[in-house]
Amino acid sequence: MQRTNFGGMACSIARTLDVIGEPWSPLILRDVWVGLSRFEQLQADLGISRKVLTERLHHLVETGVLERRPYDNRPRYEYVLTEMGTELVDMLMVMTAWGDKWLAGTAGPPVLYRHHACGEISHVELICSHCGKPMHARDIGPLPGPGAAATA
Amino acid sequence: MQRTNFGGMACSIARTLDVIGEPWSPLILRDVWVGLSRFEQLQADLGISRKVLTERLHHLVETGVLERRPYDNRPRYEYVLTEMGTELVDMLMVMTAWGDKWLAGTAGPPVLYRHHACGEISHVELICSHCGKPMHARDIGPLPGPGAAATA
DNA sequence: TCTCAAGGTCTCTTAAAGGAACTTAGAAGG
DNA sequence: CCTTCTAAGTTCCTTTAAGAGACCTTGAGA
Repeated sequence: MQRTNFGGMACSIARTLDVIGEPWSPLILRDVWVGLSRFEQLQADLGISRKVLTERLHHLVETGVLERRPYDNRPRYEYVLTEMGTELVDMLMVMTAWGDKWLAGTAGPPVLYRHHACGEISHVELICSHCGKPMHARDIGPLPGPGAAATA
Repeated sequence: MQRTNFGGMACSIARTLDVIGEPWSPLILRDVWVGLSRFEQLQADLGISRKVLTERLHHLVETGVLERRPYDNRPRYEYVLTEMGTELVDMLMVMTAWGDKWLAGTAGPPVLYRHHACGEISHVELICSHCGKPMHARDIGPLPGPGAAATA
């Protein structure tokens, strides 16, 4: 399987996919987010091939989503979210909300989230950064931006 | 390449990936969202293999994200977003905001979005559905939900 | 009847994922 | 000082999905 590289496209969605679009990457991000930070933990939790896990972790470190750091005098490392990676979790939260709504069935969501600020179980909503009103697919229109011609 | 199926995991992120996690699927969703709705248009715009495009469109129709409908007496079809698919665009909006912030470089974002409600160019922000305050990775904690044991 | 175009299908090649065995570095025990 | 143990990979082989491009099918219109 050859796979087309999305990173060169003049599209932030394609570029983001170039970072976390590969199979397993979002689930690795999720695991690191909830506190599974070591190779063996990730491998055991996900059931992912060790080879692929190695490749994904390298890629996520290279792109700046994760940081690899030693936690012992022995050659032992753990992976932690960078600021860039922490903000990428926003995407996971939206995926969670969508999956909870459309794919959970009668059993209901497998995981709930409590918002520390209000103490309630809730989910994420999208608003406009400018006016604060809801912002969804039908509420916006695209127009060319400054980086429109970029190809690298 | 065998690929592990994520749909059976008790995780809404994994289940969502089962729907749009395959390579190209988010870009197909983006194109349909911005008005490219026909097979030839999608193929030409993305440069995707016709075989893979066929597979992805079938999968997106089967899972309920897209609807395939005739637009002519001849055997011609277009793909349109269902309500489920329209809500999935929320994920693309977050990916766009993240890519604009972290990957656009000095050239700036390739595409800007105007919010119809306020007329301003803006991006999406995440808030709590309950209290309306910002909600991000560090602001929430997971706990088991009703569907926690589901395996199908 | 011939041509044209949309929307696919078919076939072949290449490369990525799965799986499992093997390697390496350092600490700790005997 | 030699062996054992464990985390963190690496290597090798098989299977299967993506890429590329040729080919096919249906109905409309000249």
